[in-house]
Amino acid sequence: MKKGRIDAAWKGLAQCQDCGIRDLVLFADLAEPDFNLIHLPIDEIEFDIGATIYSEGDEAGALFTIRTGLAKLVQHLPDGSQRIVRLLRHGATAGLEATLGQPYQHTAVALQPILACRIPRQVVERLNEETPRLHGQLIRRWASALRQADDWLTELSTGKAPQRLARLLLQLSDGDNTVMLFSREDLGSILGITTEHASRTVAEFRRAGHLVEIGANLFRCDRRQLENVASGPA
Amino acid sequence: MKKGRIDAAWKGLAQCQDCGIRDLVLFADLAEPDFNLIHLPIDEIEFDIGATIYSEGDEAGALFTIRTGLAKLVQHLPDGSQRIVRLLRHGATAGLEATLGQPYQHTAVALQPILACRIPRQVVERLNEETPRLHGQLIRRWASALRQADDWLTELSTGKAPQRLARLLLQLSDGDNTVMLFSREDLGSILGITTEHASRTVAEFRRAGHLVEIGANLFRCDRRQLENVASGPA
DNA sequence: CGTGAAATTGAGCCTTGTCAAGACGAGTGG
DNA sequence: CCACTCGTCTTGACAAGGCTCAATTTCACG
Repeated sequence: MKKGRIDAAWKGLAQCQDCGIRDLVLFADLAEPDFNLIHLPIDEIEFDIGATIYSEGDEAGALFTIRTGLAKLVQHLPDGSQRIVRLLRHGATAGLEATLGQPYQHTAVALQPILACRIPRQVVERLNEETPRLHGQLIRRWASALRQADDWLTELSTGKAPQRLARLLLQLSDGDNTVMLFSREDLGSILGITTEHASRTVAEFRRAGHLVEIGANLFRCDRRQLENVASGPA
Repeated sequence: MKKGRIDAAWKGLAQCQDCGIRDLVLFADLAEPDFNLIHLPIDEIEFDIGATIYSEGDEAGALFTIRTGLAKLVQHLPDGSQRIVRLLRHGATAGLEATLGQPYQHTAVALQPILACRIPRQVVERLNEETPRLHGQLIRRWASALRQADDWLTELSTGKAPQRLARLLLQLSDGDNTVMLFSREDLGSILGITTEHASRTVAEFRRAGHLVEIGANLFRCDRRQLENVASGPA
């Protein structure tokens, strides 16, 4: 974590009606008049890599829509150990707990530079009372988070390290076959293995040709081979 | 799984207004007139140990409220491996996916004899359209499932086997210090370890006095010691 | 009693964690 | 522009943990 570095910057007020990714986000189903119910500013905020969006245990005053970039949700145990329980991308919502009046359950940190919209809790509450069009999206977001959590457990916390890594890479390279990898520490925290072991497993994949480095932590991956590793017991 | 055994039995129609655990369940917030919106029968069904409540991939025609007993939600991977992703108890709702029109994402199986209410999907849809009083409970259930999923990952899939087992026992013995343990296979599938290793770890706990068997798979546990194991690196 | 499923236990091997040393790279200050 | 520094990544050697396979034992049930 870099010292005095400013790592979050206000970028302006969001114009939700004109949102470029409107059909992806929480407000997808709102009708024009609904936007008049928004009586608090929705800020656009930029987060540098490593910047904290919110912290576990803090009072949840807002939820965030991730417009660009990648965030991790980290959960801590009393004994200090920690796990990354979810990754949030383009269109995802962070801090849904806010709508329940509960404190944040995770710490959200930017893994890639993030542009996010900060939606005050009261805005969601108001919309939720006045228009049914938000309900569907909220439910859908809870459901998709839950599905991701369950898959995370069965895919990334089950089997041997190479299998888990292969499955993660397949998830991340969805569509394009290129993956921007994170720090080995984060990799370990996702897969439930140590930093060193994560490093070794990546190295192993490179030697085997499953991964080819084409930039700083940027890899091209061979889906075919990864699928073999992911399912095969080897 | 026992062969021709009948393992699910219809027990009658539920009288939701008079439900003995009404304040725990999905319909907790409904008002009297809301019950008139229920135009399909809500069955009470009993499931024997090992009986399947619903199966992964099936069309989700109903959701279930667990009145008594304990159920496991199992998720399978293409390669055949499986994990138990959640346990459902007294008051919990199984098959929330039904409300989204999605197929079941897990297989639900009774770990202890279960009495459940089967709520047809249409009933929830109808109530959801007509009364806002169901929304809150639905959201709360999604949220609590998600929280359980996240905790499951950080507590039961992180650290060494003894730590995981200790944490699980602490969860299960909540309140009372007595735990009805499941098969070693299920135990392994919860903790992400093999059947044999689960067996060994339980045996180890017994030798150490953390657990004392007081019946068939029924144990009294020493919370103090378990908490030590759960946090300590040993 | 027999029988079969589940639990337990042992032995050896493979996987992963641990500790420590070295390599690499980006950013800093001279 | 170079040397220095700090953090991260990598690698090695060894120990510990967990898996596999196989042999018993236990127990519930017919």
